[in-house]
Amino acid sequence: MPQLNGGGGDDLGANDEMISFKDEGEQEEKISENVSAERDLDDVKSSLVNESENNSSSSDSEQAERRPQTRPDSESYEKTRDYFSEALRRQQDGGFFKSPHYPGYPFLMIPDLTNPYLSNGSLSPSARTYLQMKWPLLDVPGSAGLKDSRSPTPGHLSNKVPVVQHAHHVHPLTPLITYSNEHFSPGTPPSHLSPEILDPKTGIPRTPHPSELSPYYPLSPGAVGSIAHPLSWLMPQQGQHMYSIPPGGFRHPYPALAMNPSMSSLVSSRFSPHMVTPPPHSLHQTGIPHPAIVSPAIKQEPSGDISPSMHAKSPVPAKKEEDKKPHIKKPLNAFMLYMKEMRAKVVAECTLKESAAINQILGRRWHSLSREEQAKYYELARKERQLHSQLYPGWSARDNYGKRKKRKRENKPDSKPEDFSIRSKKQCVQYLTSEKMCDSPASSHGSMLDSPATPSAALASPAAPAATHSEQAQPLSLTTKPEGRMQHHFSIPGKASGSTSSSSSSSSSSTPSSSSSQPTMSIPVGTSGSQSNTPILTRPIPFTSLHPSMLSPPSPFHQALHSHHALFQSQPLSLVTKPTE
DNA sequence: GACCCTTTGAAGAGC
DNA sequence: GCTCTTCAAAGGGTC
Repeated sequence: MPQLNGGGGDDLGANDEMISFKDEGEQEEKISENVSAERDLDDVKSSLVNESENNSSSSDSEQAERRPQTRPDSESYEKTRDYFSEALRRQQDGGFFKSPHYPGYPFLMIPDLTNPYLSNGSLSPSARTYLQMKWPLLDVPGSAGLKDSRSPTPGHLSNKVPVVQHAHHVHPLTPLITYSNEHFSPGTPPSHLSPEILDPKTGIPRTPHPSELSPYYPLSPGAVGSIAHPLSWLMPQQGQHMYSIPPGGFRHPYPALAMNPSMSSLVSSRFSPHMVTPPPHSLHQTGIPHPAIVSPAIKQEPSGDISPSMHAKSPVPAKKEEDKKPHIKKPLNAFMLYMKEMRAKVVAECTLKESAAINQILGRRWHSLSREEQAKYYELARKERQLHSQLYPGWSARDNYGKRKKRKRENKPDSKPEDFSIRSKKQCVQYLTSEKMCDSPASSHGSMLDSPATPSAALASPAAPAATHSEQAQPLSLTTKPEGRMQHHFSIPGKASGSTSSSSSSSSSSTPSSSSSQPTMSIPVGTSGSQSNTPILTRPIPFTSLHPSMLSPPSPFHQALHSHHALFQSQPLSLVTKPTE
């Protein structure tokens, strides 16, 4: 696993060294396993047909193929069929996007960001992928042969997510671009985001034609002048900024970042002025408006009734000055990044609109992600934090405390934990009921096929934050203990979080070092989370029995599984006691 | 219009 | 070191 921070040596994140648990041999092995597994899955699916008739269209596309006459929703049928065929084609292609089991993630394969250059100086495929991830509108040309010429989509969308409607027309990758979507506004885009920013032939940056400019990232010309081109790190030889830099006009505040390609790219994307033309007070000290900076006028403050313009006009009291301070948002964690990206997809696949329900689905999908997939988000999040801390050295998460007052907070002290737990459960069930329409690949009792293979945060993210929370406390982690010892894990959040936390920490520390027995994964059944206070039931699952395709969320089959799981999830947790042999 | 809900993860405070 | 709290996103729902 490449070290994206290029050995920067920062200790902002834990050691993110990913422990590869799946080598190539295993991959091939799993392919063969998949054949037999699919037979079993067919059985499961057929049983699911009856169980999940009420499910969303996407969840039973497989059924639709079998019984198309039962699917009045022909559009959905076509959609899922295309989705399926596309996935099949990709699998057969074995091309650049081979590895992602879930087509929505091709852009997340970032194997070699620290060295984005090929030996000939051109951009490596992985780097291009990363660029496409970070700048979806940017068609990094590179060598033509490596470009996915099959893609029928305009170059700006490399992830061929079928029928994805991004909420508010926000690209799902915006978390990687900006902290605050609301800052987007149509306008003159920065030239550096032009799809043809590099000359396809020479690789030399050129001034884009106005017609090529993306309307995505507005930036005032004045601001542009002081910004290094986000791809400047791609052209070290040229060493030129895309834009003329007035003498002393641009001082990279963090030379280390400039030296680090990946970091530089982050600076140039999410933390750069691409998309924001914020009020003056939101400007970073470098003059670079940070997307994480939210104007009080935008990020409503209780007393934030003063518009930025008013701030500029009239003197304000000291307290107002305090309020005027830009609200620097917390860097997004891995799950938040994932959520931002996948939300639109879930919304498109489901008919759900309530974020609470969607988030539940996303939460399960998150758990169902393979470790590699999660690790990418952890890595991104780690870099986000790293960059954030470097951009705002003095910033503390505490600074945002109390920014918004919650009614909930007032009630919390009064409510007993038990009451809260019950309340959460009810609400959870409520959402889970709606979730039946489009569920995640979470587990069901019985076969491991329907279990959410959840790599632990500690494993998926080495950085990962040692076990501190419910998640870490839950035995999601890959363990190498003998299966016999891992029959059931009952974790009762709240109290249990402590004990489990300690146990998880120990397990996480010893996790990779596997003992003799077959690795198993403890799978949470039910919801987790410290806030939900919902008991977690877990059971071990032979890790080698888990095929990535089982973990990848939205294939038609998985959706069927999701449906199955939804049915299961709606049942009382007490039902989840079936031991795994 | 502010807050709730829901998710996971990160960070800080308190013990 | 552990536990608890808060916030990050998102948008429909609630008050």
